[in-house]
Amino acid sequence: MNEDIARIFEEFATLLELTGANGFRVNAHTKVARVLEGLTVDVGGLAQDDGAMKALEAIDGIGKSSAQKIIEFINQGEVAELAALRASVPAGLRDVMKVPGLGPKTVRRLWQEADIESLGDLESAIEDGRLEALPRMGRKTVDNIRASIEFMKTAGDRRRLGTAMPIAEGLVAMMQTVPGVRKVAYAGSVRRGQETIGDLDILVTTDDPAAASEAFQTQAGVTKILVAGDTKSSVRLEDGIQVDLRVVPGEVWGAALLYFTGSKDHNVALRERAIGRGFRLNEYGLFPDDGESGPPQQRGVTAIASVTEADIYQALDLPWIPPELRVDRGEFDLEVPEDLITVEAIRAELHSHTTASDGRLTIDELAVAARGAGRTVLAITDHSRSSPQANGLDETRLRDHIEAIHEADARIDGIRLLAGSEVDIHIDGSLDYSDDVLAMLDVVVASPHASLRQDPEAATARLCAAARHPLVSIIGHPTGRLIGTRKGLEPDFEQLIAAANEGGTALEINSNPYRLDLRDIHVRAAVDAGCLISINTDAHRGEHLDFIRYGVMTGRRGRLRIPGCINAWPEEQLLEWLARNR
DNA sequence: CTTCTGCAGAAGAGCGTGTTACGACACGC
Repeated sequence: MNEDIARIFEEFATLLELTGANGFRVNAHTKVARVLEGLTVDVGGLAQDDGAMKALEAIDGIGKSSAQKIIEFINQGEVAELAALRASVPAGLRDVMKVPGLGPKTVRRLWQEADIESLGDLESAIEDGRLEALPRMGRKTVDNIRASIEFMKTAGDRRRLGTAMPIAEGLVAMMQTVPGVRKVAYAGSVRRGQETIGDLDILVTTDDPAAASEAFQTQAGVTKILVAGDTKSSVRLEDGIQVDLRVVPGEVWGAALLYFTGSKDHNVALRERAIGRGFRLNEYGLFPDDGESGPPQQRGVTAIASVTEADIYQALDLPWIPPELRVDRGEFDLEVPEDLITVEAIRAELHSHTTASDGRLTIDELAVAARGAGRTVLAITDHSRSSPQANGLDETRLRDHIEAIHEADARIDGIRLLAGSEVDIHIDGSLDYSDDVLAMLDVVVASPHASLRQDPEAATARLCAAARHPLVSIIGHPTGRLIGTRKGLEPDFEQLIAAANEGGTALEINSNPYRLDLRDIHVRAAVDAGCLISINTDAHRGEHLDFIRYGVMTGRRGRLRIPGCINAWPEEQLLEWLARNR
């Protein structure tokens, strides 16, 4: 429900932009959309109460007008004002807005002055020269628009973290080889560990800015140079991803890294905080506010802090905030946990597959791979019988498999092997093996695989039943979503978390970059409620073990601390916990 | 549109780049 309403507010914002509404009004709608996305309670539930208006208005960013719209949507299934806006703006303009380089002002002008109401209209206006005839529309602008439309048709939208991160690392490694370059880092949403990435930001300090820009623009894989300035270059790579390079002076490294890491909301909040303390913050540093206008660094004003991120945070009376926490969800008011989860802290992998079901490696091969990846405990959890597409094990095969795992455990040194199963949670919440069989296992990961379009109430009941089951250790990929392709279950997380706490069950962060399930905001809700979390890779191949970093970043975004993550526990503690109801 | 200060009205982040017209504006981060 929250996501649906968030979409409504995003649409509001777009349409308002196109009708030339006040920019702050537009922003306010966008903000409501973001706030709703970050909420763990379902506003559909809130709006049932008598105090619905109050409850909604109590949420930061939601005022009277937005609260009314939300309630109207929940009760009527639509918002009258939105319907009116839709009617007044041609639907096709929303596609035109998506063309890179075309913003609300231009699109509105195209619409009003050249009757362009769709992408098709725009293309024909380009063809017959009508576009170029407009004021402030030169040949270059028209060429750029044509190219952007072409690009839109071929390139996808956002990339998964697991795609973007290796590209970012490759770019950093490449830039490090350029003569004169001193420091290189990726910033932006990759550094924050966001589940999808729009484009990449690379920062360098160098003795030879020209060489850095040149190397960046001419590197292998560049299909188009979008911007070529002294301090900023922007290119498109083969797969369509856009990469920005910023060349910054070494003495402002921290300010630049802070700025380009974002999030945008975090930056805005930081700048507001700076203003409140008589400073001005920009990507060149934190400056005293001298009351003059114009960039302070250009007027010879000396920065109070700029060299490191920590310096700037400190001058604003804040601890250094890890990038994953820079989401403008109260991070200024919360202590930064010193024991936030890290990849190094992860000792156990508790969800993995072998050739017994749909994995690529044998028990021995996987054990060696996990040991090589630094794990000291490995639970082998092949699929249960209801997943025939994944070659799920029936009870007979499972018994043999358990024996094989225990036998391998006795034989292989340096890693403890546990016999487990990834048991299907049936549509009604029952499990795919009988309790007798489950009791034979060291670890039970219970996961939903089928019927992932269940209505939320049924999904909640289904997952809660599994979470309360005394023999279930972990709920695996709780929603079953696939980023960008499958929405998955939408349970009431408050109830699910409560059920997990009741059953002493951990909720999984599945580290596979297609899943990242639980997602960050739900991890945050679980952590806040004291629920245990398990970060696993769901490895089907050896290299999948490296996915752990994406799960860890998701955990950090949810403020997960080491003691709350069972994979980070000492072996004794983990084994005792796993065996507690057996 | 929302929040904040003070209850009605103001403020809301700040910059580089590109285009088009040679200062101004739009865009995107």
